[in-house]
Formats: sequence, C-alpha cells, structure tokens
Amino acid sequence: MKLSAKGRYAVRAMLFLAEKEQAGPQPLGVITGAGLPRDYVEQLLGTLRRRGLILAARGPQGGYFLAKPASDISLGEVIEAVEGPLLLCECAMDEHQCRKSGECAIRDSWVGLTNGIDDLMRNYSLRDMLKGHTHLTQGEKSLL
Amino acid sequence: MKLSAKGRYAVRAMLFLAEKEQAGPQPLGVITGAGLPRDYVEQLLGTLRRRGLILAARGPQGGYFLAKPASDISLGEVIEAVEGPLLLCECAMDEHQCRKSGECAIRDSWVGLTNGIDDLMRNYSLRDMLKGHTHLTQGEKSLL
DNA sequence: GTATTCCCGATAAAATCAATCGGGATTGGA
DNA sequence: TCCAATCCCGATTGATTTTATCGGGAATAC
Repeated sequence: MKLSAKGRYAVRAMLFLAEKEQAGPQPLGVITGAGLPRDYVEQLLGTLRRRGLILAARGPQGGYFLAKPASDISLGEVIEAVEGPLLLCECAMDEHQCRKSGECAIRDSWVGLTNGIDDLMRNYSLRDMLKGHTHLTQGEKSLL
Repeated sequence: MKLSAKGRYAVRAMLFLAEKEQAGPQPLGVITGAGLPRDYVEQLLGTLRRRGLILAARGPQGGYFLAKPASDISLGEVIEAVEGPLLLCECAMDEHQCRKSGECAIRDSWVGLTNGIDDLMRNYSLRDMLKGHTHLTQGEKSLL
C-alpha cells in the first residue's frame, strides 16, 4: 500500500497553496515550479477544484487558491479527492456486497481498520504539516 | 490508496490457514477453494513462506500452514510481506533522501502518519479478525 | 484586443498488476 | 522402487492503471 505520485503531487500543490494562503491566486506555472509535471498537475488541480478544496481565477493575475483555511483542509480530504476513498476491502464500503454482511466478523474488522486510518488522515491538516515550517525550499519540495 | 487484490488474496489465504490452524497442512487447491486464482495465489504463498509467515510440506498430505500462532500474525505483516512496506512518501523511509531531513516539519508529518497507520495494522492479528467467527462459508469468503 | 490564465477532452507511453504456464524437485505410501 | 501428490520457481503474457502530453477552447484584466 503506497501513496501514488498523483496523491503526492496533490498534497505538494496544496501545501504550496497553504503556504501562500495570504498571497492571492497562484498560477499553475508557479505551483509546479521546478520539479512537477505541469500538464499532469493541472488535471489534479481541476479535480481538487471540482471537489471544492480550491478555487481558481482566470486571466492575468489569475491562478489557484484554497477554498477554505489551511487548518480546515485535511490530508485525508486532499488524497481522497484525487485518489478516491481508502479501500481495503469492497465489503467494507458496500454492505450489500455480501448477503452475510450482518453477521460477518471479518467485515467488522475491515470497517474498523478503514475507519482508523481515515481518522488519522482526517486529523492532519495542511496547517499542521506546515507547523514550525517557514518556507518550502527547492530541496524540501523534492521530499514530497 | 487501496489494498490490491494481491494483498486481499494473501489475507484471505492466511485467514483460511488461521481457521485450520489445528488441522495440519492445507494444500493449495483447498486454500484457493472455489474463488481464488490458484496459480497466482501459489506465488503469494511462496512469498509468505520466504518471509517466514507460513511453512510448507511437500508430497502427499503436504500443504501450507502457519509458522506461528494466528494471534501472533498481524494483518500488517501479511500485507507488507506481499506488497512491501507502507509508503506515503519516500522521504519518510529514507532520511538521506533529502539533505534537509533534519529540519523538515513535513517529513515529520509523513513519518508520524506512516507510523500511525502501521501501528493500526500491526495491532490487528489474524485471530482478532476471526474472533466470534466460527467458519468461513463460501459466501463470506467472497467478502475478502 | 491581446496576453494571460484556467479549462477540458483525447491520446499515448510507461509501469504495475494479475494471471497463466511448463516443467522441476521432494516426499509419503503402495 | 515407482507413482501420485504436492510444493517450487522462473518466464511470459494480457489487462489495467498510472503518469504524462497535447491541442485548442473560454474567461478576464488591462
């Protein structure tokens, strides 16, 4: 189980926007800066916008910016927006997947585990990740 | 982020062996029963054996069986054995990935989150999953 | 107007996952 | 000793997903 490049790019872009929260719209070219594949990240930003996590303004001086405070956006939201919901087992999402769901202890385990992971991810905000952090340098960007 | 069929097959096979913990070696054909792709699961069992989670006996009456009690084998171990370690971000695994690792708050976040998820998975044993569960019926198997 | 920027669908290249196959090695029992 | 059952393992293929690219359209500040 790993986080795909898609998820990491999305988090990276969102952290950049969180950093520039007070600085107005950030154009795609600035967000992707040196290291990120511009055209690909553009798709992801489109998804993040449709999911209500960011807003966009067109034209000169346009760009993307957070739709709500960085402290109100969790890592879980960002990742789920681009990758879809965390899914350990089909049966944990859809209780009609199996006729025995009402009496299946294993399903309860999958549901419990999924919820546990979800909770962790939803309790980490973008602001939390940046805490004690002043500026994303080029070197640090390559960490994400 | 989702668990692949590989991981689900491995868990399913391991739960089956946990159920038959006292019943001697279970041959591949029995483990895969109706629904699982026999040849593919054979590969996974090979991996699980090399990782020390199960043992195998050849010849007639041979088969696979748990290398230690079901209560000592966690879901995390099983999944990691076949899928490799949980990986949210490269930098969280290898601190030499980035020269700034010592002063990077974001890396700390990735590490913390990764550890949190790992802990959850390592605290769920095969025995826990079967608790209150007497027999995996065909219908229930399709849940995994 | 025009340059800047987002918007979006189509496509292609690459990587990974899932599955299959063929034959070899070991072993218990007739 | 032979045979059938069983694990063992590398090679290969096919499907799916991921990642990336491209071309052109729409909005907007100046």
